[in-house]
Amino acid sequence: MPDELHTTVAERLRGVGQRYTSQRRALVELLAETRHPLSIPDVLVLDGELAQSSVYRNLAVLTQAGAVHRVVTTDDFARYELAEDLTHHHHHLICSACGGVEDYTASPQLERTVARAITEVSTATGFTPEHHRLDLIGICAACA
Amino acid sequence: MPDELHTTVAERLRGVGQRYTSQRRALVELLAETRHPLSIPDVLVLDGELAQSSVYRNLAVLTQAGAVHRVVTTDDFARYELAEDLTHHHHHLICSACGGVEDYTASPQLERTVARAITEVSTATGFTPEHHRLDLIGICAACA
DNA sequence: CTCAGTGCAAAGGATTTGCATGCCG
DNA sequence: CGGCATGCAAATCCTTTGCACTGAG
Repeated sequence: MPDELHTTVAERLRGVGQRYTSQRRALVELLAETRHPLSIPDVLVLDGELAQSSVYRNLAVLTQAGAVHRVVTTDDFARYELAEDLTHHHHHLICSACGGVEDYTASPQLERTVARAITEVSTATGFTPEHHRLDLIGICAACA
Repeated sequence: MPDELHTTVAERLRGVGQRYTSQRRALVELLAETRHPLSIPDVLVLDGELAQSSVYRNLAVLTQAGAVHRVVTTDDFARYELAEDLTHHHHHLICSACGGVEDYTASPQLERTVARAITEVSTATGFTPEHHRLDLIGICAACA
């Protein structure tokens, strides 16, 4: 599975004229190992070898290539996770106290209902949906 | 209705030891008149009398008092709207091209399903939900 | 050799804060 | 009168960028 992941990421990078360097590979592996989006400080702590500016730059490149997704929460740091089609469709539990993010998967029924609602809104407003986010904001177990 | 709005906001401000000044009233009226969240630049354009730092400060105060809600999108600007219990429960259409935000209201069925799902997640994970956001990210009619 | 990738340090830009002044209570 | 609110300007802090260096092809 990891092999396939790297192959796919490499393809997408090539698609935007970029190489799959060892640092980019390290970032992808870091994101694949964690089950929640990472901020740049998180990344720098987890891998002390990386230069901050390169992490910013490489995550931007990976985002542009469609391999990584940027998640905006409520605190000051942006977070990054692998693109959904490289992992699986999921949503976020965002802690309003610490800014941390955990993943969760919604029930198929909920997703079906959401999908139907999206179609309705789209036809009613002329808005073209690309994707949706169904996040819960609250207090995580650790902060409670 | 506007009267009641101001009364409620005044109460909440008092609740956190703050006054309902004319500038804060102006901000609330601005937010009440618009049907989508406003960024600080938006506010400064709409009311040229206001000082930037005061707008930041007063929106922070109003947020703390629970009268205003801060909306994070994908662009660089935070946006602000009246708290949901002062208006009505709704969700957002976020344009990934221009960063603009429009409101929309979900069907009661969708909200019911979401509410059920939230209860499930809550009991399963120990996460205490305060509220949820069901946003659609895509291209708005103007940018299409 | 060439050119993209990397690291360091400096620059950008939204947001916050210090301080002096004005005003409400 | 006392203390919060305001405005201006300076400071913060995440993020981006300039530039020289390194490394893969």
